[in-house]
Parts: sequence; structure tokens; C-alpha cells
Amino acid sequence: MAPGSLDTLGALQRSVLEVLWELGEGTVADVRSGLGRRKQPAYTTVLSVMQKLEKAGWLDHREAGRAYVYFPTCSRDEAGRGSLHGLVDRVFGGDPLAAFQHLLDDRRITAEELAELGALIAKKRKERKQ
Amino acid sequence: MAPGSLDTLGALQRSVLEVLWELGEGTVADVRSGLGRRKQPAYTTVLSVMQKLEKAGWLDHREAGRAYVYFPTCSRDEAGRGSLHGLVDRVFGGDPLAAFQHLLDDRRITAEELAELGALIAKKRKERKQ
DNA sequence: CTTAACTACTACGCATCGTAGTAGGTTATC
DNA sequence: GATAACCTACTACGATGCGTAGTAGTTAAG
Repeated sequence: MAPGSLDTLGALQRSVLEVLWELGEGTVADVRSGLGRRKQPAYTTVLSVMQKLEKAGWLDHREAGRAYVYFPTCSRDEAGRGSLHGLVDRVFGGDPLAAFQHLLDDRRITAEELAELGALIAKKRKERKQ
Repeated sequence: MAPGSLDTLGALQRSVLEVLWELGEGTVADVRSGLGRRKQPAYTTVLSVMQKLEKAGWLDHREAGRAYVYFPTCSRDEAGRGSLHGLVDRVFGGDPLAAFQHLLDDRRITAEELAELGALIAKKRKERKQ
């Protein structure tokens, strides 16, 4: 399970996580060069952020020779699910249906996506039947 | 539109908003007694929080005689929608369908709700057709 | 006029983020 | 073996934001 909501993380913290999800795993140096920023933070800055992320449960590490190789404790998908789950709890009183309603009212959903959704739900219902 | 994400608010801030959504509007004293807490914060504490919420765009007020009557600038629904919208942007790269997928995988959705959802989508599609 | 109620302004402790320096250990090089 | 390079651990600091509340000032009521 995700250790918290992505929304409570700072910008740099989320960037670091993003890089590690992209790479799968990596050293501090890897992550640092993976950050697509004009002004790269100091090595120790990235290290600090990653240590804090590890303490918060987002990252773990293994030793590989002299260096530590860090990796996320949950996939991007799981983190997204956890964040959404948290939002539904905190904002919609734990009612997923309420969240659905709002998403459905979103103007950005195309007719094709709507159709896709219908199919998705039908499939889900079939799965449940068994 | 909602001035931000509910998720970035503190616990007391959200409680205050909650009370005002419940009441529709209210003075500082109204909100204070509306907070269902064992230890009620000082009057000035609630006032401070509400002033900060107003500066942040969540509240507005009108004068009524001697007192200020505060009210939310957006409905609870709009705030929820805004938070969800923000989450979809920040976490799912602006793809509502991805958020749907996760919600659908939620174990808490009952078969009845799933059916309800199907009907909801069918209705939505019909609306779009016109 | 005095008192009660209400708002404005200010402040403080605490937590966290971004930032990074310094100290110390391990590996590679000469 | 000594030294340089690289890596981690620990510590720190400014900024910001939340919860908390006191003080001062204004307005209404008696």
C-alpha cells in the first residue's frame, strides 16, 4: 500500500519519485541527473530528499557495492490508487460513487471514453457475477 | 471554481469549511459552536483560521450589523470536483479514465453501485448524443 | 459612560520542504 | 601505504504554513 497521498509531497519529492518510477531503481547520482531541471540541486540535496522519502516509506534501498540503489516501495499505479482512495475518504466521505459522479461531469471526457467506460463497467459486472 | 485542493488544507481549516457548508453561512461564533470538538478553540483562533481561509479564497463575508457573516465561495460539490480535478491532473497526468480504472478496482464498490454506475453512464451518453 | 461583543493585527511554537555543508567511511590509484 | 575520489550520515537553516491565542481597537447595548 502507498504510504500516503502524493498530494502531500513537495515538488522536488514528487520529481524524485517520478524519476525512480521511470528508472525502476537508481542511485542518488542517477536520480540527480534524471531530474530534468535547469539548475540541478546539489548531490547532498537529492540525497537528503531521498532519505526523507525513505523514512516516510516511499522508498527503500539495497546496497550494491559502494553505492546505495534506491527504489520505490510501491508502483506508480499503487500510489495513484492510494492517493485517490485517500481523497475519496477525506473529501467524499468514503463514497466512491460520489467521486464517479464528479468525474463523469468532467468536460474532458470524450464520447469515445464514455463508451469505453461503459464497456469497462460491463466487464467488471461480469467478473463479479462469478 | 474552487480556490485549491481540499487536501492541502489543515484539519481545523477543513472542519471550519465543513461547518459552513453545513450551515450555509455563519458568524465566527456560529462556526465555533458548530465545531464538534471536546476542547473548543478560542474565539480568536477560529477567527484567525477563517480570515486565513478568506485570504486563500475559500471564504467570503458580508457585514450584518455588528458582526461579519462568513460563507464559502464554492459549494461542497464544487470543492470536491476541484480537488478531484487537481488530483487527476497532478497524479494521473490529466487523464480521467485512468482515475476511473482505479476507482473501479476499489473493493468497496458493491454490485448494486456498479449497476447504478452503468445506468449513470448510459444516461450520460444519451445526453451527449443530443 | 460603561460594558460586552466582535474584528484586526501580531506573534509564537511546531512541522516540513528545499537547500546544502561537514564529517566520516570505502574504493581506487599512484 | 598514502592519497584522492566517491558515497552516506548527520546537522542545520531559511521559508512557509498551521494551530493557537493575546492584545488592541471599534461598535452596539444598557
